[in-house]
Parts: sequence; structure tokens; C-alpha cells
Amino acid sequence: MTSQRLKILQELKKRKDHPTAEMIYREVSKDLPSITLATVYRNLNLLAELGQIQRFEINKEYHFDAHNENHQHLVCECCGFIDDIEEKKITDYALKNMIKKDFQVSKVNITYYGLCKKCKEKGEK
Amino acid sequence: MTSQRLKILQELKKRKDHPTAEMIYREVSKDLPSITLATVYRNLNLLAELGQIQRFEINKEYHFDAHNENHQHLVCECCGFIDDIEEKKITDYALKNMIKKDFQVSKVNITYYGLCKKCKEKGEK
DNA sequence: CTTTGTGCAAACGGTTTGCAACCTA
DNA sequence: TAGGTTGCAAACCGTTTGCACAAAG
Repeated sequence: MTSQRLKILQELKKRKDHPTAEMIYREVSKDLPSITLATVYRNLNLLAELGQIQRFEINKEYHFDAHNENHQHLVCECCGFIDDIEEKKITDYALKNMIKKDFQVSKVNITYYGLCKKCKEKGEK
Repeated sequence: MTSQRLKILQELKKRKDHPTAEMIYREVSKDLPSITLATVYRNLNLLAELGQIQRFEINKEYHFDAHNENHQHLVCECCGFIDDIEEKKITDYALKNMIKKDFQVSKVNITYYGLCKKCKEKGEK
């Protein structure tokens, strides 16, 4: 566990948005000026493989999330904001429905695309 | 409607896998040798915007699907095979649970990652 | 004729990789 | 000191774009 890896993990844990590697990099650089984007990627990918964080892709970019509970995402197609929703029931329901299929599920990804409250109000004016 | 666009759409409709632009390009090239990957992308993206086909991303690649019914995907993490599942109930359930939220849903993406039958059997031997 | 689409080639952008130097256990 | 990790720069690869020409309506 190097200082870089620790810092990256701490940074991710303290955020509730769903940063990309680039976003993490910008923040971490403030404390570790010599760190590289490549290092950030390597560590985030490693942590994701170890199951310590989540990685998911939206619009051809990887986003990361230290929040490991079973949850889903709302993605605003207007402003790009990504929100969490804690509807365990949805995932449970989805998983339950898979039991009969001949497919061994290891992960379910549920993403809702649409308009967040702000953008909806803005658009309706 | 050019011959290129028509051919691309026909090719996509006749397949039940979930090809990438590259895969479509390889097939369509056989009939239209001078067609370009760029043209394939432009048309697939256009058709997706018009809602005539679906576009979704898996492992940093866009996949396309002429199958427009409400359905979900199974992605085998071992061989990459993508299968359809027709569990409308899952999407309906997921959507119903969003009504109370302050988010206007336009699209739900549900993807299951795991092991397909073949890979599961192979791995168990 | 005007608009829209095409082929070509080059650019783009996020991500990964090879390598030598550097930590760190 | 041995093995994993870093910084750097270059490569990668799927996708997009600018442009001049061609086709469509």
C-alpha cells in the first residue's frame, strides 16, 4: 500500500459523486503533485478487481464508486449528474428472476437514464 | 435512404447477436466493398437517435440491436457472449419504483454479468 | 439544384503499456 | 535485496470529424 494508492482510495471514499479517473487525479495531484494519471488508473482498476470499489461505464468513460452496497444509478442525460438509489428491492427482484435461467449471475447493473429534477424544471420554463 | 444505410439496417435486423460497428462493417463490406467504417458508425448512430435501433455499451464498445422491445441483456464475462432476456416484468418493476422519485426516466438499462451455460460447464470440469 | 450522405484520412480522447528508476516490506 | 509500484512517454483502439466529391430527392 503506497501513499498514492492510499490517497486515491481516501479521495474516492470521501466523495459522493461518481468520479472518473481524471477527476480523482485532479484532486489527488494537489497533495501528490508528481502523481500520474496512469497511476490513478492502475490503482483504481486494481481496487475494482479486488472488489473494494465499483467501476462502471457511462458514455464511454469509467466512473468509480467506493460505495459497495447493492445500489443503482440515475444518470441525467442533460447535465450528466449521477445519483445513487438504494432500491435493494429492485436488484433482488431482478436477481430472483434469474434463478431459473441457465446463467450464473455475478453482478447486476441497473442504470436509469433521464432528467434530474433541476434539468426538468429548467426545461419546463 | 441510401443503399449503405439500407444494407446496414438489414444486416443488423437479420442478426440475433449484438454486433459492434466493426462486425456490421465486415459483413456489409462483402456487398458494398467501398463502404467505410465511418459510414457504418454514422448510420448506426443516426438510427439509434431515431429510435429505430438500440445502442448500448459493454466493455468500452458500442453494441447495436435492432430488437426494440423492452428487454435486458446477459453478458458472459468469460466468452463475451451477449444474450437477450425478455423479462418485461423486471423493467416494469424497476420503472414503477421510480415513479415516486424526482427523476424523469426515459430509459432503463439492466445488464447481468456472469457466466453463460457453456463457460460454466467448461469451468466446472 | 439543394440537401444529405459518402469515402478518405486525420484527429480525438479515454485508457493502457513498456521501461527504467524507485519504494517498501 | 527482491518484487511490486511509480512516472514518463508513447502506443492503443474504438469512435468522431473535416473536407471534397457523389448521390438523392
